[in-house]
Amino acid sequence: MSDGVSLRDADFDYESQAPMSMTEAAYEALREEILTGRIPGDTLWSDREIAQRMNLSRTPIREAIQRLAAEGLVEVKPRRGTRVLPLRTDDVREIHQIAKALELEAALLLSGRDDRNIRDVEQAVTDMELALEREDRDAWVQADSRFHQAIVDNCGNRRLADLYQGHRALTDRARYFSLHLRPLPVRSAEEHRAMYEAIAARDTRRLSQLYHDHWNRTTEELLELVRRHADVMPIKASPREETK
Amino acid sequence: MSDGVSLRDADFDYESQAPMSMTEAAYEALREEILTGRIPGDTLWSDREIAQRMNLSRTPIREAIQRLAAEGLVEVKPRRGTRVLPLRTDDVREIHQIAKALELEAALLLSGRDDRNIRDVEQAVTDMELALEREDRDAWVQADSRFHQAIVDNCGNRRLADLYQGHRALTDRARYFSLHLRPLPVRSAEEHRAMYEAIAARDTRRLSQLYHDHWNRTTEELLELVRRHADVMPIKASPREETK
DNA sequence: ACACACCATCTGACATGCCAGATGTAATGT
DNA sequence: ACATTACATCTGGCATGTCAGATGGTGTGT
Repeated sequence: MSDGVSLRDADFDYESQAPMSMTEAAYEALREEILTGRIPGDTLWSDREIAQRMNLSRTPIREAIQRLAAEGLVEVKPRRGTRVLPLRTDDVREIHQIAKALELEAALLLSGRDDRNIRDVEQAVTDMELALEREDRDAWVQADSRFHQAIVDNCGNRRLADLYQGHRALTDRARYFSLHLRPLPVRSAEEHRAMYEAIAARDTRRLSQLYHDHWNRTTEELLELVRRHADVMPIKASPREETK
Repeated sequence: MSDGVSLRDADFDYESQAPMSMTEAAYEALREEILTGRIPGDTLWSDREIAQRMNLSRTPIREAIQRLAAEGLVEVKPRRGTRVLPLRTDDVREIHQIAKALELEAALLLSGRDDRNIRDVEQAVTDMELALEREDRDAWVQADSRFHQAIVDNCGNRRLADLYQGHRALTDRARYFSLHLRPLPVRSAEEHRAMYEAIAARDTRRLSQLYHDHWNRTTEELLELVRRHADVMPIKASPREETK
């Protein structure tokens, strides 16, 4: 999508089989480029530029940009351009705190449901452990993703799931570059198993504790990686916060 | 704003002193009309219709509508129209669960800060108690609002505050009509005092407990009101969930 | 009386044109 | 050489035109 080829060729959402709007297509393409870092932080765009590159008019591009702005990935400055917001260490902390809050609530809800479905969650934990044995990082990451997704998807609160999903762009962006830099997540696997068991046992107090511990540790681990690999990371240390 | 008079006359955001875009103005006007129930649920619009009523072109209206759609207030059906989503009891539950999760995290963060500022929080609690003595419902609601706002604003996580703020449209919509129907919130005032004290004492465990209790009770109380005043409420009982 | 095909009309999706403000740069004054 | 000003150029904001799909009413055939 970064090759400047028309988006019109990809006019369908193959997964849902529903026709996708141009706005939707542009949104996903841009989001993807930002998350993977193909468009680095602080880059300035103009809507015309993007429209031309994607062979669309400015209208759907503008609408896509506004969605990205609402998600916090870009900032649009009237008569200046649209800027890809760089990720700072403080942002990583904030983003993770939000994700923790949403997912913990989901986990609590899930654990309290009578008709709960925790098969997917358990399966994800098992897969994680298997991946760990094989030292298969990609499989581990995938299972990890499924674990968190399963909890949110089955919590019974669709809005919460949607909100979490939308927020995911941010956590994913932060996590994207750490995948192959971090040590084998032995500790993390244990924690996931523990979280699953707390859900199964409906132990809300333990669940809260585990969640706080897990996310706090994950955050600090990521930030430590950022510090050590500042050169290749798209995440920058926070200069003392300019207000907006 | 509902009188069909041009929005152009209100071209400035008097609070922030920044010039407001037409999109922004349209967004706020529409949001206000939905929250207060002046536009009832299930209403179908067309962008042209709104544009004409506000004396604007369709472009800013479309953009405003998309923001409202992202917030979950309306649903846009291609080639059908834009529908104001009716509020159902399940929605109220979902919305409150999310608000609880976000605000609890904020409260935990606030209580853990070294340089925390909990003056505003305490002041709000005091005001609430005073309003209760005078049986001044409006003052109580205002203080209640300030209480929650103060916690979120001072938690040190701007993104969380923004997210909470955006979500607020939904909780406010649910709460709007209950203001003068509910009994005097004696219990609530006590709970707010307890929450403040838990924050001051950095008692995270108690804080979690209090939050869950408070929000669960508030939710059920509101739903009970809905049941008893179904005729005048914009919130309808949930028919067993049609999936989208 | 009823099923069904037809079509005027309405909708959102998208393209495009124009505008005012912000910017960078070159021309100007000192 | 340097500060200042004038202006061409770029940007997002907004208005408007076109189009295809969805809808609902009408007329036709049975």
